[in-house]
Amino acid sequence: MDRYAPAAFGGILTFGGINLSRAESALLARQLGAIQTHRPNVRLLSEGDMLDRPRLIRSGWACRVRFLSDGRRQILNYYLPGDILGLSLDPDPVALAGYASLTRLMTMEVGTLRTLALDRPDEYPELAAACRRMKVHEEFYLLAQITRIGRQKAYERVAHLLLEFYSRLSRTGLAEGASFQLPLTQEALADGLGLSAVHVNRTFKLLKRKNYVRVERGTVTLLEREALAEMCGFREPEDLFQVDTVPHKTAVSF
Amino acid sequence: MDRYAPAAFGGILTFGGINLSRAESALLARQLGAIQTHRPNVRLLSEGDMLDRPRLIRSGWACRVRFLSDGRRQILNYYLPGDILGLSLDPDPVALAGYASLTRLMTMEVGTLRTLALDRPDEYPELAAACRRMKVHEEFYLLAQITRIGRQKAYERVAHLLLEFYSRLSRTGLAEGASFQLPLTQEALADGLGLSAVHVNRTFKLLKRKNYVRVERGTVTLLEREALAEMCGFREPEDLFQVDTVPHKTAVSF
DNA sequence: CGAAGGCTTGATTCAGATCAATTCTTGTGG
DNA sequence: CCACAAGAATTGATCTGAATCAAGCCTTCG
Repeated sequence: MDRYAPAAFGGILTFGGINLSRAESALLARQLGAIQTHRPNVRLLSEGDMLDRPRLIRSGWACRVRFLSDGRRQILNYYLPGDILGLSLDPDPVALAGYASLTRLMTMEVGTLRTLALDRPDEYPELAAACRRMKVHEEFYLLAQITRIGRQKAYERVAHLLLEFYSRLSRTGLAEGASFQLPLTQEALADGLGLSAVHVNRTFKLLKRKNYVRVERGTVTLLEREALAEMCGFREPEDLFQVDTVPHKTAVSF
Repeated sequence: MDRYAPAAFGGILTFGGINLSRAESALLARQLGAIQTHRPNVRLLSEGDMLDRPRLIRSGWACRVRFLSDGRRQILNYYLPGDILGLSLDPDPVALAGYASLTRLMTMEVGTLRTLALDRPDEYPELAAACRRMKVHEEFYLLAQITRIGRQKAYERVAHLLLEFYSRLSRTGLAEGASFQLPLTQEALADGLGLSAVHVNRTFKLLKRKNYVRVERGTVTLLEREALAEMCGFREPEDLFQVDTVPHKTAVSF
């Protein structure tokens, strides 16, 4: 059941929610690699591995993760359908953390695309730009992750992460209205949020009671998206690139 | 009093602890830009700003930071002497968070170096490699930051961050034996560690009592570096690149 | 149908936050 | 060189958000 979108719509290639033109998609279509499936909760790459074979996620969710010696687990970031596992524009790239599947996963090898983006960016400008943009987004989400777990309350963290998921899935066409499929266990959320699974559960209960969200069978509905975003200070990465329209948000003191 | 090292030793350029050859340093030496000083706790760049003018830190410490609407502050990463503020290899780079000084700061404009690294990497291979390496280190430290604040105890967090500072300063020649100058307030540490300033203070007291560290006048001495690293799971980024020597550390379960 | 994994809930504990003084430093101006 | 003011560091007392422990209850799915 690959309910989570294909990353190519009618011949248009999409990476991390960024569409290539039909023309460039056509050029690249025959460069796509083999498809693999992976079961949930398996290690895909280990710290220190070479990242020369990035894989595009066609369905399912994955993450980067680090373990402490006593078994504590920290999820560093999540990868959703359309994201690329192990994308690096470095000529000699190394995994800075482990990569693991969180659900059943279907991936496609895109090592060739990586090579093209690196060696002939001029021939594939959109591909190269999409790769760079994906890296920027990845860093943006890392920074969001730090702010969430460093300075936000449990209910803010959960709200913020749900908004991030919604935003990212929307870009890939995987949200329906205000709803999306969330295939993660509460434990997988907890390990990303720096909380215990029990407390994630209670926090969901709180958000439901306050009518911020509805959750039924793995489907999350954000009922008050504006209010939710306001409450937890959520911002889209796109906001950063439209500096001309919005006047500069004069930030808090010093 | 710029007690914190110059980033150039006898004509050798050093970026983030990575030395260029004498030859390439000589080629680049005349491309260095103007020097500026900045007072402590001022905003250097805001979210969304163009990053076309990176600045090398010659002395002092800085950080990237994000504020919540009620004034809570999260420090995302720290920049030490020899680091570059706003380094990006993207053609059209944007600040993903604010940049601020934490101490008095002396910086040097290195926009020209950025341009050379981008446009003529073949002529300046070491410069280009150093820039890439710095970006990798930066991401490595972001991941460490996430693990610290997401899943470690206060005393582990503090120990881990001190080890990181020691490691980074050592590479630039700014550590003396087991000691280094730590010019940050406990509040600046707290905002990076996701703790309150009071608790940082108490945690220092604990680490002192256990004879892990000594602190006097802004000088930190790591008394039991091995034990400390073991206790908090600290690892050097270099470990990742020497996969051949060390057999693969089979990590915790799945 | 049964087993296993995930979810939910209650009871209890605890790490770290918050509040409130007091000292200690450090930089400044006279 | 000294006095002081402002900012840091330190300490105590108290509170609280989230962890932990421990059942029970749902869903899946073979």
